[in-house]
Amino acid sequence: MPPTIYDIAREAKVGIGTVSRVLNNHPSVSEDTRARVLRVASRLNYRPHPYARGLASSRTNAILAVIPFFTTFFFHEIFQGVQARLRHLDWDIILYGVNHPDQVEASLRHNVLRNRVDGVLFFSMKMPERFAEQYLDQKTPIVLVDAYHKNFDSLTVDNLQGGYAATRHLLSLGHKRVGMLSANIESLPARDRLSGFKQALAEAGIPVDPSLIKSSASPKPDGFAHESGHAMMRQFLDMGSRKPTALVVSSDIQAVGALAALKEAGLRCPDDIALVGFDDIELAQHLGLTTIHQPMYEMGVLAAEILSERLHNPSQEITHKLFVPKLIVRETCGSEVSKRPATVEKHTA
Amino acid sequence: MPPTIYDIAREAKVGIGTVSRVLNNHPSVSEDTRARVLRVASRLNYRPHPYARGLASSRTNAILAVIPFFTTFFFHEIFQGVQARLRHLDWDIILYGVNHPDQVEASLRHNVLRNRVDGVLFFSMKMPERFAEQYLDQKTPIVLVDAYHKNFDSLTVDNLQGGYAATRHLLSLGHKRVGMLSANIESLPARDRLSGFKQALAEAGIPVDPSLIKSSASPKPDGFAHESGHAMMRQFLDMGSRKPTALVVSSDIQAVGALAALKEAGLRCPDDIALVGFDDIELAQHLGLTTIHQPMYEMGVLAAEILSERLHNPSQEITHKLFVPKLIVRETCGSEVSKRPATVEKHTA
DNA sequence: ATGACAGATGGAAGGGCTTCCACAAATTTA
DNA sequence: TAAATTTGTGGAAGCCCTTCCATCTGTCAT
Repeated sequence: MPPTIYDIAREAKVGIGTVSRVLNNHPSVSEDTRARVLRVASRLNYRPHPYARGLASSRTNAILAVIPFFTTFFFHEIFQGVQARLRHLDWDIILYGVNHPDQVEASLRHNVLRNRVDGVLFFSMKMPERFAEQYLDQKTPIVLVDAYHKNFDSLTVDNLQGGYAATRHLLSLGHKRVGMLSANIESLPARDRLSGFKQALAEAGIPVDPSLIKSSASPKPDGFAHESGHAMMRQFLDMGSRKPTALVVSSDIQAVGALAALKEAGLRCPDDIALVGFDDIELAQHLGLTTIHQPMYEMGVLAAEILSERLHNPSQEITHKLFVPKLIVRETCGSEVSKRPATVEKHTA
Repeated sequence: MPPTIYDIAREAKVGIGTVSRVLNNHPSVSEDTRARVLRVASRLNYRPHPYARGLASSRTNAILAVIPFFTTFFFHEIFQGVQARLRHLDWDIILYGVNHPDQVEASLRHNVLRNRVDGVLFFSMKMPERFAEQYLDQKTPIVLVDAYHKNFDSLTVDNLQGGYAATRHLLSLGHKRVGMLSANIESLPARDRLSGFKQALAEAGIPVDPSLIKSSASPKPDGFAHESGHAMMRQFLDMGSRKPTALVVSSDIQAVGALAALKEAGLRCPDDIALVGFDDIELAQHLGLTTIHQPMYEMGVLAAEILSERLHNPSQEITHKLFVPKLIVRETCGSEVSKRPATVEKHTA
């Protein structure tokens, strides 16, 4: 049997209350006693029993991470950030992978309402409105990462800025017929990225050509998929000479599909059609994909921090943190095209 | 306050013992009582408190998953399998990501010895020998996935078979100068894959040409990295006309690096050098990489099953399950080369 | 009718901790 | 010196369950 505080109390010749106080760094313990208790605890190789602790204190030292399993890529890096920050707080992370949006609500109810966890990190999915409403009288903090709801702390990326930056980049390289290959515009990120695209065009005085904007109708992961990129690129290619010379793609994974379609058609990427992706998944680097980087690791770290703060101070005001994504220039836009018009721009500027 | 069994007992006019028995499907409760209790429980929206349960029964309903974070790709699928199997058992998965092998032992001690979890799934890392020894008197079951130790249940892939199959494939396509781009041979999987390679050559009566075998010296993820593939492919290319016409690569991620190196050198993949990868990570599909598929999802499911069985029957004999990996033919080996020799083989057969 | 036994049930004990109240001892204040 | 604090300390109570033992009721064999 593992040692309990009773064992320690006996050996150290103190009461269990004192042992508990020592272990919890309660101030009103004399230095002598504290040292003695710690020595015994260490000698006995004592570990507090987390469940007993949780039961007595109604703190669990665990958080729940609800993540979508259907969009694989996003999460690794964020999660590393989360854990890096959480580890030394000695918190456990209970992972709940969701395969289908319908499972989201069940998972929240199941875990939050059972008081199994002190807090929740909720990733990249739509917070079910019904839950959000009923949740108001709950006290378990929930932090949304890559998701937004007015009632909860959230960390999001400025998708509009991202779409804008991607488009600006293509324009600055001299492209005139810039199109957008978008995910399902039911999805808010997809909509925002598209808005950024349009805004950049507007600023450049280029009218929006609807034939150069295609968006997926797929509901599954809202069109953020390899296949959707492939299919839509095919459509663009079918436009023949009226096809765009450059495309903003609403996610890297779609860009991968688009690249495959290009290759199949015997076309080359920077030369025939230039591409900018979105996300900067690890794969993007391997493929030399120019893209919009989301600071995932940092988001993970900050998410953990915000959750931790709210745990200590539940009444603080709700914060919504917006990250600005960054353009990463690689090969899929080339630079030859850029040379001429870029200097032109400089002249005109 | 959430309702407790006392609330249910009061409302259903039974004792708490009876409530507990109903909730745990204990047989000796009359149908009437059972129904009444369940009705009240459902009306009060009762959820058992997992920590109280854990404390009283010394079962935790949670398992620990120790996974390496430094090799990103492998897990998603395995993990989905694990969760698919575990979810309906109402088990929680506590995730512990390890960034450096040194953390492995700490994580095990921390969690296993605290009785925080009922069992452990341990992925893709070397079980620290010191822990394995000391562990013998422990009762928390540990199942190794993609890892091996004689004292623990394990699920592994037959890497030798995989290397063999990959090599056979290239040979059957008519390649004579087949090389191997290997990860660090400190790593057991890397060694086994290389053995399979050699065995296939031997069977085909082709002497092993040491200049056609290169292995990474990198210790980090044992050379299973993009960069290592790139660097070693450069070395192969520097061999000029003495370079291999086909390569078995010890992981897909290295193959990606190798492909990049080829592209940079202005060479084309199936034509100049054919490649077979290993792992069949999602990316492989996108890139059309011929590779050796490891049945990850199935391994996850089975891992969960084995762990569950051992939980119910701790004394059963240790099992070591070996999965046979499968060749997935895509584009990186071409098929033109194959046509001729394949028929030749048929003639001779 | 009696005893033996199975089927239901109630609830005390106990799991390992935190927290609070009571109290003793040491220290300060008047 | 007495009174009032302050500082440490012990341990009961309680967190919410499971489990076990005791009890009670009915059945069945005798």
